[in-house]
Amino acid sequence: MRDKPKRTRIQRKNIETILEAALEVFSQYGFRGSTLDQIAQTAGLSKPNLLYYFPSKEAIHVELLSELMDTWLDPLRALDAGGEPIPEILAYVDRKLEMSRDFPRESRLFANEILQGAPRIEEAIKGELKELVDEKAAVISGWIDAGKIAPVDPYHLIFSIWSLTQHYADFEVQVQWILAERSKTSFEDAKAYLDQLFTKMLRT
Amino acid sequence: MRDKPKRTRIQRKNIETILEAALEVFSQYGFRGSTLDQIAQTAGLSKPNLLYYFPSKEAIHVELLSELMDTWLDPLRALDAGGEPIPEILAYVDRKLEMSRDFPRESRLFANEILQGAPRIEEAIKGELKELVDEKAAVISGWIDAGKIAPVDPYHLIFSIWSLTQHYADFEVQVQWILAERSKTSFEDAKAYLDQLFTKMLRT
DNA sequence: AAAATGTTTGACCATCTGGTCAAGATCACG
DNA sequence: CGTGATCTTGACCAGATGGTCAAACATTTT
Repeated sequence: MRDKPKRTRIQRKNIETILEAALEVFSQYGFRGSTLDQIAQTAGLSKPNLLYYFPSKEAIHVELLSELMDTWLDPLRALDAGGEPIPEILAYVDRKLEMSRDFPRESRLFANEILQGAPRIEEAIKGELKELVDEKAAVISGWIDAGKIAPVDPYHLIFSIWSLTQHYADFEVQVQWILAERSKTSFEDAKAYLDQLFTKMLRT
Repeated sequence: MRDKPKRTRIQRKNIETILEAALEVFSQYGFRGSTLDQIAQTAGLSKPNLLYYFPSKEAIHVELLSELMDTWLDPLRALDAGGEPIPEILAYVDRKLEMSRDFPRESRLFANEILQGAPRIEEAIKGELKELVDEKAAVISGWIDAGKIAPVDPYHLIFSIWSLTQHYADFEVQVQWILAERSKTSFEDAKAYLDQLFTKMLRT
């Protein structure tokens, strides 16, 4: 795909600046809700300058999403078929929850895209993502057959991990507003709650 | 608030048609991603005609959201402090999951709004919603203190129910694409999985 | 059946938005 | 330093979009 980008110092810097600004804006307002002017201003560049580095608004968005897709799947990739089942799954939950805390904009960008029907990443979901999920679901099934964890639907187990962890990034304002009087430990509380939940779910 | 709407037959019919069309469009493309022309076309009316019934695009959106807010909270309102704790909570989970199945557009509209920082329903969340959650969290705490269910953080319990059930509406395409070969029973499977999850979580 | 009230729409407008372009500014390098 | 390549931008454009309005059309009331 990438045939020797051979980018100059300025290109590297500006492309990075643009993608950072675009992430900020797209994750907050969605694709159609964001304007090139907003992104340009956030990046500290002029609009025509953005379009010198990217052919279109959509190209910026696609670039962001495809970069994201990779790192987004890393926590699941790291699920080790050779490890101890319950600690492996709990570690996966923790990694996902940390991503929600450390990269909430990426989570929202992804959520926005799926909500709109995922027009721009349909292929990646049906391909790469599905393959990985199928593979890891098989690992979990293996653990179940070996009697190492309680029998649960492995696909819904994975969905539930996604949903629970991403909720804390995607619905952050709601969580914060409801837990208003609680001091800033909400992520620690969430971690404890999720560990408890999945431990009980998986113990035989 | 509503001081005798005194609407004509035509008004009632058209307002309903507009809101239905707006729900269809807004839930799919978000607020900024939707146009009055789209809504008008979906409703089978002309654009100026929409604006005869609503003063602006935003007014349509706000009306939808405030109508939604009410029915959205009904399942939680029905949680009965006098009932048997575990069946009560499982019934709540089931009601929420049924809403995801039967009203996915409403769920997506809500998700879209929260993702954007909930600018138009901040008050309702900090007021009505928070009050209800505080009340029901207290009910759950009472059950815990009485030793009827396992000790869990009641707020995170409620968040987890929201997140898990709404996931099946908001991320429907993703779920469907990954469970592609499975026949259409995904909601039944989800129900069984969630019942299992919360039963194990709450049993003492 | 008029009059009054309520409904619909074609034409129009100002603004916003993604994108273009030519000319100027800056940089890399022999 | 000079020259070709790279980078930047003000001015501009076409189409989309939210919204207005006066005039036509329909319905209800008297």
